[in-house]
Order: sequence, then C-alpha cells, then structure tokens
Amino acid sequence: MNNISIYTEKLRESGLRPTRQRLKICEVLFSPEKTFHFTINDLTKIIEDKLSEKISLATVYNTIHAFKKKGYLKEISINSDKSYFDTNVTEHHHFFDEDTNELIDCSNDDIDSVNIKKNITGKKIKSVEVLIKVATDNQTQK
Amino acid sequence: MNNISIYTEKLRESGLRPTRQRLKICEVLFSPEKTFHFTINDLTKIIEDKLSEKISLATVYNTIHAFKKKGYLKEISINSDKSYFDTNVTEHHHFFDEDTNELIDCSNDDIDSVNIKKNITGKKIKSVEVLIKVATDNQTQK
DNA sequence: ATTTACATTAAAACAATTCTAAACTGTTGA
DNA sequence: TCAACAGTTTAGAATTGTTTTAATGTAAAT
Repeated sequence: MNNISIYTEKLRESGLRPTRQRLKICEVLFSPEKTFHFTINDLTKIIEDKLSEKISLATVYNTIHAFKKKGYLKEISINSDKSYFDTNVTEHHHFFDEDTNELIDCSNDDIDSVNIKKNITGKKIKSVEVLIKVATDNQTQK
Repeated sequence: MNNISIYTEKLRESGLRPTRQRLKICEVLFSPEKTFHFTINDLTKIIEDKLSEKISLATVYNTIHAFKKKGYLKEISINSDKSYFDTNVTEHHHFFDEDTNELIDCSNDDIDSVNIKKNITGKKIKSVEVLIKVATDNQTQK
C-alpha cells in the first residue's frame, strides 16, 4: 500500500473524497517521519510554497476539521489568537514557549501521569491535557 | 479599609488610575465572595445590565489586560473563539464542559499534583495547567 | 450522456480583539 | 485661577482568524 492509497483511505474514512487538493494536504500532514504542530496558516503556506499548489482557505479548514473529527488530528488547547493542531494524536502533553509561541511535545517520561479522582456527574472525561508555559526568566507572564 | 480603597490600590498597583469605569470593573471582579470565570463579553454585559454603567469595550480590554499582567487575574488556556479569565489566581485546574462551554474549577483535592521531571533549556516554568474536557457520553470529541 | 452529489473557490460575512483619533478629566504648578 | 499636560474614555475603524455563501466545477452512478 503506497502513500496515496493511505491518504485516500484516511480521506474516505473522514467522509471526504480524495481530491487533488486534499491529497496535497495529506502529503504535508502525514508523510513526515516526525509528528509536528501547525496552524492553518502554516499549513496553507507550506502547500503554496513547497508544493506550489494554490488552495483555498475554505478547503483547508474543511479538511482539517474533518480529520480532527475523525481523530486523525488533535487540536491543542491553548489560549492564543489562532488554533494549533498536532499530527501526534496519542495522549501526550505540551510545553508552550511564550517567547516564540512554539509548542513542544512533553514526552510521557517527562511527566507523571495525571490522576483525577473526581468527575462531573453525568459527564465522561474526553481528554486530559497538561500545558506547561515556559519563558525566559525575566519574562512577565502572558 | 473599605472596598473602594482596595480597588484603588489594585488599580494603582497595575499602573492604572482609579477612574469611575475601572472601579465598576473592580466591583464586578473582586466584590463577590466566590471566584468565577468570565469572558470580556460576560463582564461588559454585567456592568451594563446590573450596574447600569455604559462602558466602552476598549476600556474593559485595557483594564483586564493590566490586571492579568499584574497577576490579579488569570487567563485560562482553552481553545475557543473567545478568551476565558478567572478571578481565582491560585494554582488550580479546570474541567471544561463541551456541551455547555462551561468552565468548572477542579479543586486540588480532586487531582494529584502534576510532577514535571524535565524542563526546556534556558526557560523557566511559568505555569502548569491541566484541562479536563468532559461531555455527555454519546458526544463526539470537539 | 445525463444526473446527481459532492468540491472548490473567491468573496462576503462574522466575531473577537486591537488600534486610532478626538474629546474629556483630573492634577500640577505658574 | 487657569493653562498645560499626562493619562482616559470612547465610538468607530481596522485587523485577524474563521465560517458561510453562492457560483462554478468535477466525478461517480445510473
């Protein structure tokens, strides 16, 4: 099974037809060895600059949301003007560098597992995320 | 020391003059017994509806940001179209109800303290926040 | 081939936030 | 007292990220 058919499968699983534009998005998201973080803007830039494919914002948004809904992407909870996504969909946590606005994975070895003793009545825990904000020492908190 | 002088002090500490509008903001934020969560929109509505004070958005934003910078308010890291603030500035965590978009405090008794074993070189940890997303059982993840 | 459902797109709409420029207020010091 | 000035408020404009819209395009299924 080559990459294209993997991407096609992922798209179909997400309820989307495998079009040329969407396959380009898949290439950027799923071909790298390492997982990474991105914003919609980052992604659009990569597609236009590196892959020389003109693609409309609406298509990017639609595709990313479909992948997120299906669980092929995760959205990171961070208070920022823009949304951050992660191609690493396993349970893990993050450092956020306030100086550079950069997200850095926090490997599970670097943090003790979080133990929650209580729950909200009638609700189910969907996710537990730890966000560690860091900055150079003399920085005021954002 | 009455409330007004406490507010005046907080404002001066934050580098702001105690004006009528800003004192109204303080009244909403710091007079309630219990701490609470709010958005800029919530706050503006309360001031206009309950205190019958017409106040411009720009003033609210400026004042909230000054308080946040000084540490009299905390911003909650949550990915949402709007920013959530908390009048509880002590170290604590949150449940976020995806059904209602409501933030709920997670008391320190309900969660084991988070132990981070590593840090980013040259950076200082500014905050550690745990966000527990909950929803009714049949809900898909946001 | 024709139909039908889904896609793409540019542009418009939208919502949260920030900026701007003008008017206002309160304090200070001549 | 009042002129000057530093900081404030305000409405509205600008900006930014995101979503919607409406027109056009494409591809699979009959």
